[in-house]
Amino acid sequence: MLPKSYEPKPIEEKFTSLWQERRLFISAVPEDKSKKSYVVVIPPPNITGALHMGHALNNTLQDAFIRYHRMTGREAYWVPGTDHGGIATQNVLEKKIAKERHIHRRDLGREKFVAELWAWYRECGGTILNQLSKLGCALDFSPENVRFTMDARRAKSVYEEFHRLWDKRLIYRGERMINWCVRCETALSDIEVEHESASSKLWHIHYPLEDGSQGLTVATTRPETMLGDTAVAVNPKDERYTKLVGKKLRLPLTDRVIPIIADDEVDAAFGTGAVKVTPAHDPADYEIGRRHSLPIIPVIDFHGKMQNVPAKYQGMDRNAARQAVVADLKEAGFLRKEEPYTNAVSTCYRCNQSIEPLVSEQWFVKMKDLAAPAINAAETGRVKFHPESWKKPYLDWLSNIQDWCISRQIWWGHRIPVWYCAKCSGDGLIYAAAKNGEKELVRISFKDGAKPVVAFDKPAKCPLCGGADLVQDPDVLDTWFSSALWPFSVFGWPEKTKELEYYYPTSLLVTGYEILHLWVARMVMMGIELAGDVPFSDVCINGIVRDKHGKKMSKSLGNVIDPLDLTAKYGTDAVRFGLITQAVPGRDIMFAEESITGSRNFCNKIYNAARFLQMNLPPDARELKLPLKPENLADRWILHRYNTVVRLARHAMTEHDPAAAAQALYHFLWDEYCDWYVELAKPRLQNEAEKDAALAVLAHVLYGTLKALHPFMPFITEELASALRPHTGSKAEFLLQDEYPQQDKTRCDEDAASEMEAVMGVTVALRTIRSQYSVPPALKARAIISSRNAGALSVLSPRLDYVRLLAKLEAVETGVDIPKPRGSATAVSGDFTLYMPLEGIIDFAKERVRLDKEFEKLVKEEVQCKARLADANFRARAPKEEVCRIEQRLAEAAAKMESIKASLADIANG
RNA sequence: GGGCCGGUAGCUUAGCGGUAGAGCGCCUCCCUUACAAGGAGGAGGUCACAGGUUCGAUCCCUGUCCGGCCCACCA
Repeated sequence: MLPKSYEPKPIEEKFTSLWQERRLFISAVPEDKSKKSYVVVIPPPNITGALHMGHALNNTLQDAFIRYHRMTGREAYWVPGTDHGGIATQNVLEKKIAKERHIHRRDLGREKFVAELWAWYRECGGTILNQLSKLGCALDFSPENVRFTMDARRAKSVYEEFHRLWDKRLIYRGERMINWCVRCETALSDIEVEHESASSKLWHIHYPLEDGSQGLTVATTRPETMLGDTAVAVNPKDERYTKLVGKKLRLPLTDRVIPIIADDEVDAAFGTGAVKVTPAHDPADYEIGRRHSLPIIPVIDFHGKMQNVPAKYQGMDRNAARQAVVADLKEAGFLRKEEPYTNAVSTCYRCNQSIEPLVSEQWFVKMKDLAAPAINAAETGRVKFHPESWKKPYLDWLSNIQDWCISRQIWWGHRIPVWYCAKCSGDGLIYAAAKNGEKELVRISFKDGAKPVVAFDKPAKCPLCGGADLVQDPDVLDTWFSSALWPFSVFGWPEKTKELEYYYPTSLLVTGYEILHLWVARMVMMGIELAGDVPFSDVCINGIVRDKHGKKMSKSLGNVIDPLDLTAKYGTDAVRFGLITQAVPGRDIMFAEESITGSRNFCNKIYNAARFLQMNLPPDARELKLPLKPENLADRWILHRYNTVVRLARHAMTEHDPAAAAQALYHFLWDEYCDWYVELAKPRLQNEAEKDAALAVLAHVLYGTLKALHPFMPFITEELASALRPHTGSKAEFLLQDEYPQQDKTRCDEDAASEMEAVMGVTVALRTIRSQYSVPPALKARAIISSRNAGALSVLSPRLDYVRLLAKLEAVETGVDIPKPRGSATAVSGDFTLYMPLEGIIDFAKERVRLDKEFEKLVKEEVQCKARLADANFRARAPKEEVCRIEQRLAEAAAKMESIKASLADIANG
């Protein structure tokens, strides 16, 4: 005997290993290319730690699509892999060694630190794959199939990417204003910077003229950068200052003299209308500086310390310098005003520390030419977004794209494949003393003569002088630079592999909107540029899993939920199903643990439906005599409903809406199959003559529903299907090898649907009476069904057994216009008036209230219908069917009112 | 400063042009031999607000108010 409730653990363990053992998820390039591929390349999780709820959602969705398309006969391939994660991962190890060993990465030196990162990768990468496997992901985890963005194969792809873009002059080295994270000690691209509003102050500082007279006042949020000011700018149309333009100011706290210039970008209405210009530390000022050929004086260095400033401030942290500068200005009488102000603070997306805009020489990708075809791809629908509303943010960003800073001054990542000859590059190679005493190449300056040689391996000799002393660029590439090729580097690009040819472009990308620009847009650009086609035809954007209050889950808030804790508690299928049903395309999920209990209960419901069936199936696994022979209305009805919902599920999946598919199947299985069909089948199972026919339908529909649910809840469906399979004629060993159910139009039967509707309506009405008068099932009640519609009665009459069974009645009679029996309760449903004799139980006062209430509703209905029908405009302009429908509603309401009135009169007469 | 997405029952939400659906919670009854993680029934909603289009609007359009997010060099 099976246990009464579903026990997920052993079943999940059984199948996770069995599926891998039997290599169920392996995908191969078929000989016969007419079989269409369906490929999803995993957004490779960063090897920064354990997977979170967002991963659980994202991967469950991908798994659902993959399993679904396998079952529809496609060569479905889900490509697994992990991402080295660049700065994020380096930071994790930095924190780890700081905490455990109180050391900094520089104490270890580059080589050892990177070696530790590789060890970390082996550990963490393995954990992630294990977690994906536990989630039931249909991924082939054999080592040769699992990719890593930094493995040898991908390193070649990344080199090729750099090399080709360099040859096309799409990669260049330049000195520009970049975003510098002082904590991570690296440059970042513009989209790796987050903007938070913070309450700060606006300081008004007076700058006197050169001769000490008058001058003007500037307003700034960054007083410490005044030490690097090289001008003050005003709007040329600003009459307050026209006379001053061209004059010189004495910069307080320094001995420098700076000009007053006019620039259109200055907003006369803001602050004092005069802007201090610090070309070295503000992007806008940098542009003004370029326009006016102003000198650039960097006063903040790469560590956030003051430099090139009066001795007093030299070496001070920039934040301390702010305090000092403000205090000194105040003391010297230059501080005119200090007002509260809310401004945007830029922070690093990886460490949250504030970032400094600095001028620095870096590697860039020229983006305009790459963006154009990617814009076109979305506009022409070669790449489609689901939901479509994400197309606009994608296009907006690409249309205003800036060049992409791809060099990072960190140690973990693809080393920039550029080499320099020590002799030819001379002062362009900048060294520093490393902790271990050796000198370390830290920076490259093209300005000072560095001569690049692009190569994957160290060139044997310098192409210019033949010298053998070549050193590699110390920087690594932005992690997103390698991610951008992921959809084709996974197939071995640039090699023309069989996989690349067959599987590229891929079918679908499932990802979150937070990396729409960082990743999605860049993949499209690189796909078109390098692989010759868009990387995927559809992009499914899933939402963020937030906590139940709508807050983002984060370690600092302490509201993170570990998906594996949940799966251990409720079962993996319950977690998956709960996430999927809530994953309305593009919407965030307010995740509450209670929502998983509903799915857990559903698992139990499925389990018990199968358990019931197993109890009734013959113990020997002989095949039932299929094909189906639907013998009665219930059979016809459930097959009709099954074939309807299956079509709906398929449609929802093609529309990239697994939530709709899952919800429809949930309601079908629970509300129709279990609540009605199983109940109707019970007596037939006691009857040898009818048993097999009923079992055939029960098994067929349940097995089909398990197949339909398999993409969402792989474990329980696999387990239950294996017990049912011998009775279904399926030759598959696993559901993944079976066919996703398809609508069989010959089983659709609208007549059966409407007949069952009548049965259900009458049943519910009678159950309501029972419930109202608390008539227990033990009390065998009778019902009389009356109607003036003889046709309707003749349709219902053969189904009285159903009504008797479902409403738990002793007897049911029908007749045309039967008068209300004495002491009976009344209900109306469709064309029928129902009486239940309840002599001694019935409370006439209560009955009157009940019927009055029902009558009220009908009056409202009648008024509404009459009003609409009386409206000439409605009759003239609404479609005929609509008018007809309202007329029918009115007629039905009127008939019901009449019988209720009769019952009320009967009660009044005692 | 632009833009996007929401505001539907106590909570979380589906629907998106023809009588408002679900899950959880709540109330009543029932341990009926698949399931109490269950069954039956019930209460609970002027679908944010104001206009407009339409025979008809929760659904389409416009505006307003509230959330949330993204983008942007106003110091």
